[in-house]
Amino acid sequence: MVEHTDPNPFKIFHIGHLMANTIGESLSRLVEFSGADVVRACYQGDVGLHVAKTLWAVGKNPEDMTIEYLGKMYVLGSEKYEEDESAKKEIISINKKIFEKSDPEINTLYEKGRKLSLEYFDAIYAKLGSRFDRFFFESEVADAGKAIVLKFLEQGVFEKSQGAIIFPGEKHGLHNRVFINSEGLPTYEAKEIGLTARKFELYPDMSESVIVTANEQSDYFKVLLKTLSLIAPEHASRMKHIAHGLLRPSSGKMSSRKGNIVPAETMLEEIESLVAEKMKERDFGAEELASIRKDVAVSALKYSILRQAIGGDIIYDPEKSVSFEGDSGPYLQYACVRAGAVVAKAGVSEEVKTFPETVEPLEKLLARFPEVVERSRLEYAPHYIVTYLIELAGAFNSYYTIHKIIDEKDPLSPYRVLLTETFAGVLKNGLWILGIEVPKRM
RNA sequence: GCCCUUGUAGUUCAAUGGAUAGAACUGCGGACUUCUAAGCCGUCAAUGUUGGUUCGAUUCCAACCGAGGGCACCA
Repeated sequence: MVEHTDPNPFKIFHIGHLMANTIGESLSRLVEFSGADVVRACYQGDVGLHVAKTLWAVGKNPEDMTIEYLGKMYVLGSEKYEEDESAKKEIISINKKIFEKSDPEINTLYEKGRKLSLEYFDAIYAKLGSRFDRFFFESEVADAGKAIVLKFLEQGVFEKSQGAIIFPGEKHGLHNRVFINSEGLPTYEAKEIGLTARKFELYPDMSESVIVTANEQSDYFKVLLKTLSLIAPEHASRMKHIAHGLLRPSSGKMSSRKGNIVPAETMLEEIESLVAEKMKERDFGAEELASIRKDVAVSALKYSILRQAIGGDIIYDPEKSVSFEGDSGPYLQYACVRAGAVVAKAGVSEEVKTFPETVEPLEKLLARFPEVVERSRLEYAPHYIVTYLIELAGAFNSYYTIHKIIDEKDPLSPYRVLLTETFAGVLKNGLWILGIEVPKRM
């Protein structure tokens, strides 16, 4: 099971979420490709202080609810929470009411915003080609998490401190963490405990639970895993945390002090328009054009994320990612489309009777695909596949330039067509693992 | 202060302790009457510093310097 955490209803799906989603989807496909069962899970923060902040601001500035509006209200609520004591108190009170579902007016606002957010996420997932088998919500695991913490408080795993219930990480060389705050509400930590219990209850045979989050949570997960190793070692030993860095737009226009606040849609639209600019010479119908534009834009973005080892920040340059020159998603798509066009033109494949005497780099590389996938899977490192595919596509492009594939006078032609077909198939499989679609033409 | 991550061509990234450190962009130089040139070929250019382990270190260890993140009621 691979779980992408992060997306929070009531917040904009920003480029930080895009990271977790792209990486999580690729890891899922990697495992799936090798024949294992995968449950894609998405853990959404539908309760918690960020929701209270948003609803507080919504209450102060009532307006027709849209995603943009909710995003703005979240920012406003967060600011007021920091700088205005009375607002902070109100927000904390709203937070409690959301948990308890005790205020009908807040319940109505809450349900409306939650529905809107989830629909908005669905639309983005569809565009990105991600799907989920199971959604977990903080609201469904909070109570269970709190109960478990209270149970193990009695057994001495947790401690009371300054009105809160904490895990004394400092005793284990880590740092202390609050699991139940002084309001009696479970924090992210306790909810994660509840989530873990829920996951293994639903999928008891799960051999591994992989959690993808931003690396700012690395230490937090160390504490969490330590905690779990004390209260549920049989679960803790099957959990793996994978931390990614930030996606930082490098161009002036998209840069932002807090890089991860840029909405993913804004970024995708920007990339699509760059793609459109590149494609204005091409002659496609409006519908096909829109589809290609989307595939190429998503590919440019996903490639940029997956090309490097997971963990480090990604300096994202939209211009470069759609440059279509080497080391880009579109470069791979283009190679695949060209190979596909040649195979289509060749028509029904002829029996191969003549084989070349020398082995070309393209053939050697093709044979390595399974071992590259295997290594990627074992290390949860999609970038090995990216590196391999770039090399492979480069080898094909060279081959394509040197040899005429379809040539009735050449007895090697059937072999070359077959080789081209094999290449296109391998490349397409590799791109599938990365979550990149290949258009029919481009 | 403590902890974690990180430092490779001008730039953005690779490199399961092993052969000449591999790409791409940029620069410079080519080929093109041919299946999609969004392509191809050539070329310049790099392991932060100082030690250590090893037959052998970009990789492991230590220190230093630089960058990013975390360290109590956010997620």
